[in-house]
Amino acid sequence: MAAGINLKELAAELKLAPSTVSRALNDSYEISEETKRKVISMAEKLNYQPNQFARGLRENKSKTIAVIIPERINNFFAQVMDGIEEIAQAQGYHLLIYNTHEDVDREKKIVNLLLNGRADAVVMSVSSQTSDVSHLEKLYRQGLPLIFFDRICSEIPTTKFITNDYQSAYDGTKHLIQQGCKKIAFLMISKELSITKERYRGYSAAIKEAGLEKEPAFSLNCNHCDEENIGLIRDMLWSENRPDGIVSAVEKLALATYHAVKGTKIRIPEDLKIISFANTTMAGLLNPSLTTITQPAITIGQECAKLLIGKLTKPKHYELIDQVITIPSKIIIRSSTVA
Amino acid sequence: MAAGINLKELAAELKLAPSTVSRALNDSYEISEETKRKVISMAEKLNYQPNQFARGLRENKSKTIAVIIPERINNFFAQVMDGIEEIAQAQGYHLLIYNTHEDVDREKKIVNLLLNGRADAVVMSVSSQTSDVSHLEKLYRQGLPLIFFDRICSEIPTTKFITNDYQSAYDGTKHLIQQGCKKIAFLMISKELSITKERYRGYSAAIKEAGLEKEPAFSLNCNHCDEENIGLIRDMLWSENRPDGIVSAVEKLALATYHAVKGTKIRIPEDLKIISFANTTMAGLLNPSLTTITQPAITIGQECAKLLIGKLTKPKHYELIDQVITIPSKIIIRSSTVA
DNA sequence: CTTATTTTCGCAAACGTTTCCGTATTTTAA
DNA sequence: TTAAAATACGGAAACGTTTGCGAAAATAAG
Repeated sequence: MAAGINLKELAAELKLAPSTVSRALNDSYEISEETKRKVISMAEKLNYQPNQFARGLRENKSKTIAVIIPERINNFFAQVMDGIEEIAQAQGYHLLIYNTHEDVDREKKIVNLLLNGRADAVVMSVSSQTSDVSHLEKLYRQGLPLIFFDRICSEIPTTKFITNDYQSAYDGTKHLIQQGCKKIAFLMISKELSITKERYRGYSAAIKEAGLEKEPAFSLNCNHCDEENIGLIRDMLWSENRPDGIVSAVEKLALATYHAVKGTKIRIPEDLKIISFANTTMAGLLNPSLTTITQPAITIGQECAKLLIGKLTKPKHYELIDQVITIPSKIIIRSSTVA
Repeated sequence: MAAGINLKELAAELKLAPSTVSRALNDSYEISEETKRKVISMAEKLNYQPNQFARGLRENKSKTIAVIIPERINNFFAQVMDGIEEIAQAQGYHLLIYNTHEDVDREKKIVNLLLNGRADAVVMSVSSQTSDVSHLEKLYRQGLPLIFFDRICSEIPTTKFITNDYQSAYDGTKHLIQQGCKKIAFLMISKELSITKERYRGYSAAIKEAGLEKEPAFSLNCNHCDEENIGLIRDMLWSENRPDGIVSAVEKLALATYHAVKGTKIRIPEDLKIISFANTTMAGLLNPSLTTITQPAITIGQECAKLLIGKLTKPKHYELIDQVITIPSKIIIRSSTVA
């Protein structure tokens, strides 16, 4: 362990007191310019790196933000993380990242781990299983700045960032209707999720406005096993009264649909049109290319980080008030919805 | 700040000394079972969370592993991280994750940030720009356990995990040859990368063995701008002497190829067969489905974490010796290579 | 019953910073 | 010329934990 030099040793080398060296390095006004120069150059020469534990213990700050996501193999969340990291890195913050794998028990454990000062703030998107939010309330009550994005938790009075789920789903559904769809199904994971509810509302509104029937079997609640989902979708597509359009609330269900129709006589878009919330760059390369509702993932991440770091560094100027900030998605029309 | 209770307060509540409480919580043999029970139940009741700064300062351990990757929007790296996290979480380790965005300057800054004890170990895949490795040597000399995966740095005498790049590229190229390809191109990012070199060696060996010509223009060195890459590939495909097969060293270049041929009269696989190193789950849904060399990403991540945590917890039993451990890839043949 | 041993616990130091406070020196003001 | 103020630095405490050492109480041995 070639452990680096510490402040005391550095001070001894300079024949100065540790307090003086500390102040010099922190650019205190009570240290002369000359001394500062000497200290800084010696620190560089000896490659002095301040111990973050000691500093953290003293200051009670970790310069670290925890990010909790339900899934990593997912372009949306990956882009959000890139957005967060961009801002965080520029401000000298580090990122602890946790994947709950859509498992609320894991989510609880992770949240508990964050109660000891390891992170200065938390930004998260809840798992699809999360209905009891007591662990999140505990985190909030601890006083840790906490914000949600995408899959938000309305019970916690803090700032949340989402996209215009209702409007996008409404517009997307309307697009299918304009393309001639009469029987439109809605694919979702967990009904409990905020995004599911909002997107379903948008879908329902468009259906109702067009005077179309709303078949109960067309609201398909899927899970997290791809194989099962493909089976569920296949069952629906082979039923007596099969849909001619699909609005998918998440990317993976659109892909499951592609798998489901593969090798069958059902053709997209002729027999079945499909639009999906999705952030994959491969949408244009699918067969046929997939019409998507693309979320502003990077922007969401950036905004989360800006607000959080603002709150951490200038608590007077930033407040995590109980509000939902909406950043609109873009609908990109491709071949899966136009014949 | 409803900061939690600390050890001293907990001890006062129990009318015990802090040292006793500490030992009780750490299951020391010198504390009676009865006292341990009391302490533990009171700690739970008051939701005591040990301060990690104090502990880290005392023990000089952070229980944190830093992961440095060159790209986040990439299924391979996402899967590796999932693998690392699975093992790490089970052992109580946290993950600091950094994305270099293929930028060696960013890589250097990040590596420098890790010199102060923020992480107990580092696992990384170098950026495609990394040729000067002095920053990595400094990290290594600090005594921080360091291992590489996929894009390794051979200059550092530590353990590295890779897939069988040479053999997979050889087999993949041979597969194209068996399918009748005579003029096979190789698509790569940065020539400096370990994986590029190995995969190119495998490709070359197969070409040579089959007695095929090795056109210089068929070794296409791309960069990180998708648009440019599509242009480069398009130029190659429209040239006089165009290839009838492509081996792509990375997923993104295979996708760029799909984009390049889109809307042209070149058909895959009739006019052009393509195989690529790739870990996307969408390979089967592309048009046509893409033959892939799929890397054991999750396993690689798990093995990295197992070794690293082993080294951290039982230094006597684990050694980070200078070796390269190879975990084989799987070739999955799909429509892009069979007519 | 005395002595030796074990069990159980408390005291205090240490980890490396930052910062409150005090002090010696220099500069400014009267 | 003297008092006041500004400047530049040192000493020491504090952050919350773990652990070496010592000591009291309980038990075992003689």
